[in-house]
Amino acid sequence: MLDKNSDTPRRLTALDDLITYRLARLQARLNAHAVGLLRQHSDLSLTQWRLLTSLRELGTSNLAELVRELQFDKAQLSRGIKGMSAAGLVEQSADEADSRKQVIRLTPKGIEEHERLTPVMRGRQTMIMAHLDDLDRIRFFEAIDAIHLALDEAEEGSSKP
Amino acid sequence: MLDKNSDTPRRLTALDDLITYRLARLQARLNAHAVGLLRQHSDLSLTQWRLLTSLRELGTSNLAELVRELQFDKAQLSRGIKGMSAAGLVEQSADEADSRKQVIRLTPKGIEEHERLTPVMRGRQTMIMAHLDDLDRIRFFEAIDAIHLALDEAEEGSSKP
DNA sequence: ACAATTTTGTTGACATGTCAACAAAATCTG
DNA sequence: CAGATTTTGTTGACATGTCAACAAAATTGT
Repeated sequence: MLDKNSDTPRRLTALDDLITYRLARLQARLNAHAVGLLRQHSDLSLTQWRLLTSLRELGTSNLAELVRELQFDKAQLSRGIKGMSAAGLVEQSADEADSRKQVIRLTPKGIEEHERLTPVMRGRQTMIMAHLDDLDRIRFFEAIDAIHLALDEAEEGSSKP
Repeated sequence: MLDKNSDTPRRLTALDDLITYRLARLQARLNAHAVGLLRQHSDLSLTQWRLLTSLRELGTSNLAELVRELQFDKAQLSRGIKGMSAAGLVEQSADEADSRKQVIRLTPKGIEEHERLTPVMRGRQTMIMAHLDDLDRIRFFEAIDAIHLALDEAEEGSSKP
């Protein structure tokens, strides 16, 4: 989303949209950084990396559960899994009990891939977070939660009275 | 990017990608909220709203300057301006001194649009930020800056040694 | 038991974000 | 001043995110 160079971001005083704007820029950079790392070490998209991680934790899952878990769009996850399936990282099989569902699980190759990438991604996370001390980190996440709350209220106010 | 419903986001313990992931979710919601508000009150995209705001501040500008100002992709801004031009919100004219440049300025209609939307958008911003007290807010922005710094260092480390 | 509703997953369409190629003009450099 | 480089802006291609329609299966309510 953003342009890398630029010595001076300059003013931007009246952006009546500041948090969203600031977060958009930060998020775009974090994203680009993660995607770059992933591309450098694998063929996974960021979404696929997250699916890999979630599947590693869950052991076995299905799309709907992954949607709930990651809170991503189901179309996006469906396509993400499709790609991983084609790459042999996951296998999809029918659920005996409920034939709408599919059982998704990592293949050994998928597990290996996850183990290979984990140190890289964890290192990145650590590197970034090292710039905040423990208290800052906690407060940062609290602030994120607070903004989520604000949005919850805003949506409640407009949609369901 | 995300799905609205969902009572329980649940675990997500091992996401070796936590900040990026958390910010992605927050950002998607903030974005959707802003876009919704804008759609409800105008025909502007979020990018166009930001262009409108920047142009209001700058008075007169050109694409390259807007790119520097907002740090957005120039393709995106080029298309954003094109749309606003078609809608009669800005006018583009040739720069006398440098004929690569174009002079971009708001039309009276553009100014009016900005004034009409400002209270709405500012209200939204205020509403969200009301959930953080002054100190939290300051620390939140500081944390954002700190993470930007971390990324600066990371990029420096990899690209230009 | 069966009609209405909900859940699951796929798909197509479209909006947005990103990257690279490009043309035209300006600027830099020997 | 001529050739190389940089700046400005547009465009096409492609990745990603979002929304809505849909079919098939399960669940609910009477």
